Amino acid sequence: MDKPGSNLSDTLHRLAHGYKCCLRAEVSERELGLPITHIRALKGIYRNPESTAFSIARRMQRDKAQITRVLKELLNDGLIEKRPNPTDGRSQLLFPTEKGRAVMQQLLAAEREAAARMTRGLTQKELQLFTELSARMVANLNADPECNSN
Amino acid sequence: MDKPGSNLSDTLHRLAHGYKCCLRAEVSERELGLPITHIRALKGIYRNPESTAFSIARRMQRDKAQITRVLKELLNDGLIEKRPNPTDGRSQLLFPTEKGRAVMQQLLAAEREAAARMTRGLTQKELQLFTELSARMVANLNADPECNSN
DNA sequence: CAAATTAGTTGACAGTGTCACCTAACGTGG
DNA sequence: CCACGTTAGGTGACACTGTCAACTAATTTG
Repeated sequence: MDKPGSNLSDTLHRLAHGYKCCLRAEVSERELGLPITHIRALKGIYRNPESTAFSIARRMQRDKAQITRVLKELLNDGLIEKRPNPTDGRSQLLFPTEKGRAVMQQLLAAEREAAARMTRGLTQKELQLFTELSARMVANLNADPECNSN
Repeated sequence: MDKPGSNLSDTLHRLAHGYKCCLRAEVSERELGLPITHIRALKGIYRNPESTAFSIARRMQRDKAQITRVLKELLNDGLIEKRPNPTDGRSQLLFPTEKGRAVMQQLLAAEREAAARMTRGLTQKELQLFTELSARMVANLNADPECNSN
């Protein structure tokens, strides 16, 4: 059936898809009902209070159109709030709400569980190596003008 | 700005997204105009002549509804053809056309280029290690009943 | 042989992502 | 100070990716 490791392209597609499905299952189990992009945006705000839409989009390497929509929904769900940016009238500073912080704790647990399932049997050293190699590749992609999506 | 390697979840999302964008750019540059899912399906048929829709869906770990649609478009584009399956009246055997094989060569070149951009500066050993670790994680995800999407 | 299962297909809809365009605020240079 | 260029946020439109449900016809099972 499968040929695991047959090449990098297939492997990456499978890994990403598999992880996303697993993460979604964990999120669903906790009845959190947030799509992945929402989770990532909320996490960015949680980790970086006073983010702006622009900074979130840049950090996530996503189009601002998409981010604007996601932020709107997080706002409507009461997970984040906006306050005027005193240094720039065009933008607003984003903060997690109490509710948002509580949800975030559960999302972090879901992420940990999904990662644990994915990495079962790997040593800490192997994991660190994988993460480091991944980061180098991400840096390559970010530095390459023809690949840079943003 | 970024915190590369801050955790596995973010890293994977970034890596997958970055690679996909890079691959799409390579495909676009060659004016092949095929979405990623179509590319993967065509490649599966190219590598495994006499595939059926079911076997493609299983190999790609995708829903048969999606595969049916993609196959239909590849058919319409003249990249694949269907022939009756002599051993099962419900299914058809899939083959690449001449055109499909020619396109596939260009797609393979695009994949190679994208992978080269992503892995610049990594040694062959590092690359092999990454692929091996990835495959082990894919196997974990596939084996886990709560993560298994198919 | 009837019932259960399976291969392929279609409908409906949600999530992800891109490009174009707009308004208002900010930054720059004369 | 002001005109002009740039930027932050937002919206429209549409393509791609993916899931679940339901259906028909063929195959398998007991």
